[in-house]
Amino acid sequence: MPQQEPVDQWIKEIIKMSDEKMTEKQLKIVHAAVEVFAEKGYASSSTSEIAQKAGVAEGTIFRHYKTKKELLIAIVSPMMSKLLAPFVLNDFKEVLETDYPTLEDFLYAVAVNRMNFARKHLKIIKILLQEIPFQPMLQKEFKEHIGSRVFNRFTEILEHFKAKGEVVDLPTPALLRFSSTAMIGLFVTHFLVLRDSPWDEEQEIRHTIRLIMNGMAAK
Amino acid sequence: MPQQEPVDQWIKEIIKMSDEKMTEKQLKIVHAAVEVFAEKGYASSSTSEIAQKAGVAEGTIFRHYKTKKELLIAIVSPMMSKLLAPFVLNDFKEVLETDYPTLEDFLYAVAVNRMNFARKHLKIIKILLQEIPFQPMLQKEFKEHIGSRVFNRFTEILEHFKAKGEVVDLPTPALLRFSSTAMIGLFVTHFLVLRDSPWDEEQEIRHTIRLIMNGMAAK
Amino acid sequence: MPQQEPVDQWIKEIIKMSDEKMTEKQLKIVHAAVEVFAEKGYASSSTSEIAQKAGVAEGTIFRHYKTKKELLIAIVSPMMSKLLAPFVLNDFKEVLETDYPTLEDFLYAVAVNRMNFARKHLKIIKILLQEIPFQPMLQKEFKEHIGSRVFNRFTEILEHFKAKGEVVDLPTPALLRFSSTAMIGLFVTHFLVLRDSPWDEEQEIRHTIRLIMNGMAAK
Amino acid sequence: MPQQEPVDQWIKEIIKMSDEKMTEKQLKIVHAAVEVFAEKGYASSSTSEIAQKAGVAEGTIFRHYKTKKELLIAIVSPMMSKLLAPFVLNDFKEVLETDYPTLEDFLYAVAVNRMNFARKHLKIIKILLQEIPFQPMLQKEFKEHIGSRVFNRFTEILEHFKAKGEVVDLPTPALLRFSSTAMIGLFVTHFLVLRDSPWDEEQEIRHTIRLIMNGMAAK
DNA sequence: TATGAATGAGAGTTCATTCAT
DNA sequence: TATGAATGAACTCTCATTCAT
Repeated sequence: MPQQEPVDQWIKEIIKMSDEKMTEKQLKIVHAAVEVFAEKGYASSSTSEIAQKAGVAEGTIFRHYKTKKELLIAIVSPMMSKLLAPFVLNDFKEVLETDYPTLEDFLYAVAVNRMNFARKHLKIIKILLQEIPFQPMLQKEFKEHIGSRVFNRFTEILEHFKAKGEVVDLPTPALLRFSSTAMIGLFVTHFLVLRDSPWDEEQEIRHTIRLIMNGMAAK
Repeated sequence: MPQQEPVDQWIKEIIKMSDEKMTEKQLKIVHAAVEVFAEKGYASSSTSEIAQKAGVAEGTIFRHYKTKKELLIAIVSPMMSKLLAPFVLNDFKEVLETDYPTLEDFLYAVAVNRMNFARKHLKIIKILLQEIPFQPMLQKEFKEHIGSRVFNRFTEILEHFKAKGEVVDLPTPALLRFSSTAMIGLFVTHFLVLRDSPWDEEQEIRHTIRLIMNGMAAK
Repeated sequence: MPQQEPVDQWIKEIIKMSDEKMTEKQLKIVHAAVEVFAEKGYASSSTSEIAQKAGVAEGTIFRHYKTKKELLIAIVSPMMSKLLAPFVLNDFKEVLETDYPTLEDFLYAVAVNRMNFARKHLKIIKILLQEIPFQPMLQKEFKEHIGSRVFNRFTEILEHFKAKGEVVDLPTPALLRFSSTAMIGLFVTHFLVLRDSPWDEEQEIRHTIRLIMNGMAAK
Repeated sequence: MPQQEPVDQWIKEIIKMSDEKMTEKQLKIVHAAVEVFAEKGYASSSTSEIAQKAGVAEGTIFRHYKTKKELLIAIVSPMMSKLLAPFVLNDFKEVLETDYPTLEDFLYAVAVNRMNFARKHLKIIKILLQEIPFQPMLQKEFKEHIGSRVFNRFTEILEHFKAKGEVVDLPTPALLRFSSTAMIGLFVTHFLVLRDSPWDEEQEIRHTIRLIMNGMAAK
């Protein structure tokens, strides 16, 4: 049985939900906006529908967010860092080495943790994915703040295992893309494509990780 | 050296571009619409901008397409079948067996072929991916006409190799998802995420296929 | 039994249908236009719907009628004179005196004749009534060519009977309005309001005429 | 001299103008719409012209009325009930018996009252008449709510007088149509056809009522 | 003569945003 | 702080009319 707790722990320490300081109305606005954005897409959502769903006057939205786009960014931008936060943590590698007997166990713990996180924030993540191509601000944020750090972190780890002779000698970027897209593919197919199909989450994660590990194993 | 020709052949035989019977202006409209939809997203594109870019009166758009949505569907819906057409062909398996010495060669041929296709129709595919979540008609088309047939075809093939003992004994859906998302991940990262990075396509495809094959290989 | 023939006769002599010289397509256009105008009203009808219903290209309509309004006028304007033609005839009074034993018989003959005419051209008459308030050209035509002559003719007749002591001594315009609106009211209620109710036309006309005659009878 | 007051009284008690709760701009919109609809007809009126005439942004119209048609209905639908309200009142017959020495006096009082009402709301009534043929909702309202009740009320009264031997023994529907169309004819010719002619209203009403009474009198 | 693709002005309607209350 | 009436620019779409074929 893999130990889930350590992973959860260091994540919770870092991620502050920052939902504090919001008035009750503001919270209602954000909730309504998430609902509507996720259903219709940002561009096809109207502030009036959001206001109505939030039980708030149209003007109230603009007291809190100068523009509709600012509302979108306020919702979606924190999600990016939260989603990738654990991979950026300084003690990521340390946790890996001290708390988990095998790499597979560690990956399983991380996967379960992120899966639960994604489940909780599914709608916001969907909005995020939808809007990244059209919101330069989000792209910039990803590139500058998060993307590269995650990339570096993973590269580091992969090279560590390559050095140890546990991972096949292919170019690290190829390995990285292979492993991450196979993992992300699992998330996407489950949460976005096959939303209603029943599944045994533990099994599916295990299988995917095994296939990835197998694929990358030094022969 | 893999043989590309046979794959290309049966695809071209099947896919008819059906761009016939279009007036010159209609063609301009479609081209302009693809451009604008891809850049701004369907909902944020205005018919007036499309008309302007096409060098056509706005009314002309609506002579040919009753609504803006109909224009979208007309552009995007044929792409779905064209994109997945080869996987649906009846002689898919036959080609695999007769024309390629190894499975890897076959996969490489298919991958190159689809990659070239995707490169040519990148913008439309991007629009398609963006709009599937919001266009029930596209979802229905995918589910009813194409998705399930592709799924069955792949399942068939994977089980064939499983029976031969060449593929690890994990549940077929897991294998299917793993292999296809790893492959699609290659496409997506190259075409949509890392658009401008230089790369050695042949190499990348080879690596990805090797990692997939390795992952699924019976131990 | 009232004699219908003489009334019919002098009317037919006068009214020329002028549907000659129309090409087949033109006839189809007119028929379709009548249908559409009557159903949706002139302003809400589109030339494209008319063209479609007529099985004709849109441009063809404008070969025959310079504008949509010209089409309307071409349909509706002749109807006005045809509808009121008998009352304008020079030998109207003569027919009355020579061919009918009583005034009531004469009125009955005219009423039946006009009722049959109205039944045949119901839709055009409906269009005419609808458009008179908005088409100055129709108003002008009515005032200048037809209305006043009908008015004079009826005034003449009523004063003739007043002089003979058969009609009550009230102002002729009041008598005229009373008798004509009671008669027109019969038409309108039957054809426009109670379109589908069954009725005994002969009876209804007889009753109405009796009530009018009774109302105007010298005491 | 006929007593006008009682008739006026029970009507005013019933009809509530319900123009309350309207913002100043909304009132301006309604006024402008009545003006434009009456002049050009509903279908030929543009919301932009209405907005301009009302001194209001075009969008403001659609804040208050979701569609142009809703604006029409809001204007025209209450008029129908108000116009026919007195004839539907429960104490209609009572007033007739207690407050007026003769039937003629009563009819005169009602006629004057409705004439004044019509004069005040002439334009709306014109719009109502124009649009009934094209607005199923108005037709339905008329049939279900008002028309049949007025019809029954009048039938009742006419049969009452027939039983008393004061009215000729013809079918009640014929009597009803005769009397009402003669009366309505007076209104229509005065207000809609001969708009600008001078007239002695009291006289004209008296004559018309006398002719109707005369026509229906038992011999 | 007949066609129908093309037009462009203008239609009804939406909507993010402002502002007096 | 919260409201919601008001805005006006921009939207999708319609339509009478033109004109090359």
